[in-house]
Amino acid sequence: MKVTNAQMQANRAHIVKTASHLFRERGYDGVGIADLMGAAGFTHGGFYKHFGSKADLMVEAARCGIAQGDAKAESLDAQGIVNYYLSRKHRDNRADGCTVAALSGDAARQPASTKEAFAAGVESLLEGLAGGKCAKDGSARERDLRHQSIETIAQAVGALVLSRACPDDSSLADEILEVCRAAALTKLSSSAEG
Amino acid sequence: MKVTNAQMQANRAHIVKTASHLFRERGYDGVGIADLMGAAGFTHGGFYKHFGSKADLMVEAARCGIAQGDAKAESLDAQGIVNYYLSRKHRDNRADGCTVAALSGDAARQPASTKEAFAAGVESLLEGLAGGKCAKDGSARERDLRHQSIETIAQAVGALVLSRACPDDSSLADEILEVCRAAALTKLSSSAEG
DNA sequence: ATTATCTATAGATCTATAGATAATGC
DNA sequence: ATTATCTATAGATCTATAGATAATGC
Repeated sequence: MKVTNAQMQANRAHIVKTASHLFRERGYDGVGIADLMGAAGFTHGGFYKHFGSKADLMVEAARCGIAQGDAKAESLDAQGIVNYYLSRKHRDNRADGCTVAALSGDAARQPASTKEAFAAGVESLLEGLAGGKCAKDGSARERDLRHQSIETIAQAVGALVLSRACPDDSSLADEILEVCRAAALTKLSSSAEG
Repeated sequence: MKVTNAQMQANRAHIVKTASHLFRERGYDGVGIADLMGAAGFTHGGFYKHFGSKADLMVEAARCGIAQGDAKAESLDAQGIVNYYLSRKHRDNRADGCTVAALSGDAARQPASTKEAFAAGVESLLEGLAGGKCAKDGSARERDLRHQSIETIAQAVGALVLSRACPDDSSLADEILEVCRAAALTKLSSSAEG
């Protein structure tokens, strides 16, 4: 049963969006094509009319998840972003949370096309979480701002990843999150002064 | 063909060690029982005489990898640890590198027993990478030291994870590593003063 | 007699493809 | 006529188990 071209595009986008959530939740290897297509409301055979391979879908799912994160970041100020990013709510909701934090472990074992999407995600984080949209080769002040931003996102991503690897509701998991949230907020207000 | 009890224990330890390297390299789902046993020099059927399940092995493999990291850390001073941890050599050698950084993404989706092993790994990093062996509820100075240590390891783990998710040999991958290495070294020397 | 390892296989998955079906769009 | 989706399946994996084999350790 063929559908309209517009419906087909919508179906395709829906599959990508579904994949972006399922991959974040269960990991790349934790989601099968049949699983995914079923969750999106289709049978699995149709998948290969939309995508060349599961790895190809991963690239699009990563871009989709990163775009979702960008949209969320735009609705918050710098302090709000830090407070959300390093919250228990974010930590305990991988499916809707930061794609880079949820899937960078998987990305390390993926082909170059996927890693390129993640590099773009890192640049997005530099803009959003750290407000550090500046070139590597600008003035000394711009370079310093970019360095500060890289340090901030590394710490935030690391804190989220470590907190998720600790037992659910353990004090260590919460401690990592709280300590790094306080540090990021302090850094934010001190950079606003300078 | 039965072997001596001592040989059996050695075989078991060899399987755990092989698993700890293969899991770090390919991820939990990227290593099959047959793969693993073949790499260790056995046929796959024998696996279940040693371990109750693949998930049980994961717990032991994580502990083994963390112990290997502890041993390496003991052979270096604080500066040496930072320089190694945030080096390209470490980034490009997941199989022999930090277990927490290589597998925390997978650990987030594993059962509580595995997460407990990872929490112990985080405490190991606090001791090794940050020298922060101190209780949560000590003096104000001890609390501050622990907080500093948590910030340091979050940044280091985050930098490694992000660098690995970027395209191989990309400038961004190297930049993340270099910036966070410089920051960790600076923090180290300033805390030595204080 | 016990048991670590082996061979062989069950049963369930996985990615990917082939061909049927039915609705669009010429 | 084209084609998005469906049904069905190929071929390769996966975890786990059953029973045979052969060497230990009583």
